[in-house]
Amino acid sequence: MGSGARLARAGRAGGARRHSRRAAPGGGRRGRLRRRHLLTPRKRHGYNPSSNRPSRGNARPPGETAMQVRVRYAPSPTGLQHIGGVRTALFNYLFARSKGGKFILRLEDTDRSRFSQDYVQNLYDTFEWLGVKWDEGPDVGGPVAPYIQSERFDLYREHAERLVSLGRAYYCFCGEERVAKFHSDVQDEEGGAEGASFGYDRHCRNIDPAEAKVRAASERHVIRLKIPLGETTEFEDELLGNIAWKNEDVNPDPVLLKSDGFPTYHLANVVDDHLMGITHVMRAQEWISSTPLHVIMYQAFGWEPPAFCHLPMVMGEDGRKLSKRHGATSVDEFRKGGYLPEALLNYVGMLGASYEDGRDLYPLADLERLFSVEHLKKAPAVFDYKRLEWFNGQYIRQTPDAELAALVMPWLEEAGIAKKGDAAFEAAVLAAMPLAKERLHYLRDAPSVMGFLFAEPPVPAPEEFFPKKFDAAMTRSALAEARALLAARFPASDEELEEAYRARATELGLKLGDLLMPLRVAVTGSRASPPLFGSIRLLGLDRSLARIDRSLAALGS
RNA sequence: GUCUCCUUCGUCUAUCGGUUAGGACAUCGGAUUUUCAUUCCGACAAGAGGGGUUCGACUCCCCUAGGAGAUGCCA
Repeated sequence: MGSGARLARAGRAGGARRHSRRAAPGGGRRGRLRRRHLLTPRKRHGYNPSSNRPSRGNARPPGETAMQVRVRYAPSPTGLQHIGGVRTALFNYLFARSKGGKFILRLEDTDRSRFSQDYVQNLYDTFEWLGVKWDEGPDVGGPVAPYIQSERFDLYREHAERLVSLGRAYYCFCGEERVAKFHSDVQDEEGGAEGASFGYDRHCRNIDPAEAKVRAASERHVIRLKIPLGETTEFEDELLGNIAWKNEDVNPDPVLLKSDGFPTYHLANVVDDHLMGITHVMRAQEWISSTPLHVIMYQAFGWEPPAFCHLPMVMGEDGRKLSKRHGATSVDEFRKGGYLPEALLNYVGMLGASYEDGRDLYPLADLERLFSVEHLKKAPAVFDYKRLEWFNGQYIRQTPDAELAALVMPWLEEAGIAKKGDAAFEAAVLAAMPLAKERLHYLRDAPSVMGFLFAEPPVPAPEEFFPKKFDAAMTRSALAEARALLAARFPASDEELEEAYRARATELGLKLGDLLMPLRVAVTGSRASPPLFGSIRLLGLDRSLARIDRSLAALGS
């Protein structure tokens, strides 16, 4: 198969190693060494892809090398983009970038009952926000367009029929009601599933093909894949090694073409991956059990399957597949929660993967360079919100003040603090950035951290002003002292002011904090605030004094 | 139930048969400090269990246990 050095192997480290390719089964997390052996060519079916590739689906635009990696993210617009999807997309993207290949977006909108255009929009918005771009896709086009499955409708029936005429698939006339009863037992997990049957019973498999064809012309039907019985299907997973399934254990004769004429994921996925010249299929491990089924389809079509790489899943804290009940999982929620896309990308990029020992912060560009299947883990990873929060803080602190000020503006506007397009206000926010920056864990913290600089905070309850062991009267006189000192010394440096207060405190037999806490609460409206003198400087002496007087009054006489 | 995959600190991870098993987050303690935060320092904390192979096993093999996923005319 000389020319069989094909797409699927593109970007691998070459065929230099040709010893045992077989991954050792079972245990050991030391997959690295083993995986190296996977770089050897795999068994092929002596099939030359280019001869079989339809003209519309030539994945190799002229001028590009035959070995180019082509991977895709193929979401179904039936929900908001979530962490799991982003992870899959990101890893595909990184793989493509690291190999100088193409990253493709394909919309798998074959589930008409759950489809919504809003979700398509959400998909675009999400990845635009994240800054992850595809080389080919519905919006940017490409050599194997269209990239929306509903626009490739005819292709799927064509291919399903082809499988029928090949004797590898068949018409099925069983109603959904009949089939449903085979699944009912799966629901009661624990219970008496003794001898329960699962999946379809292959009822229509042996209808005479000629008769079936006639019936199909008038009767509502689906097309099912005829799983060859008595065989074993195996494939080499780039990450997991050799995986073998007895055909009896694969989903019995799954539906390929639904009764509404749309393909199921299985059909559309295989047909499009082939036609679009996809070389590597990287997807979450939840897909692994349908991979043998896909391999059987490739074989039935006489096509060379792509390389498969099943990524470790992302779990919630309870160790189960990440879902809504674990908290925020849609990217929208993270966006609205004040996360930076860079932080999310960095964090998600490290779930189930590692790059350089001892490093945590990786800008996207570095990930693009460093990504490698060899550094992927096999075990699932738990999504840790606390760790993400840390990443977010890191990226916030790395963001230049001007940029951060702009990012924070929508939150200030929403809190009613900022007026849109007010240049003076924007300048003030920028000026406050050095003080606020290291106090922001999320962008949404901006109003609570710096709001007092712009809007008059309510006067706190008297106790809020009290230094330790102080009562109202003591606090009031301390605040009066602080006010007098401020009025007298104000346009001084922070150091000078602090020295002045320290000296005065000593004179009064107080601690520095006893003088400054009431002042802080009066000026900022809170016991926790950015540095006091800096805040006063931003606020201006007059406004500060006014707040102090207000507080003095509230503390009584 | 069946099949498949997985198994290092609470969490994310490093370890390519020989290490005091390293780092990060979290937690706790300390330092800096006008509060909070940041930052810095320190502490706590791991090879699921049992058998092999080997001079030597977290690393290789087997078994057990545990976890997860799949078992749809959803993807």
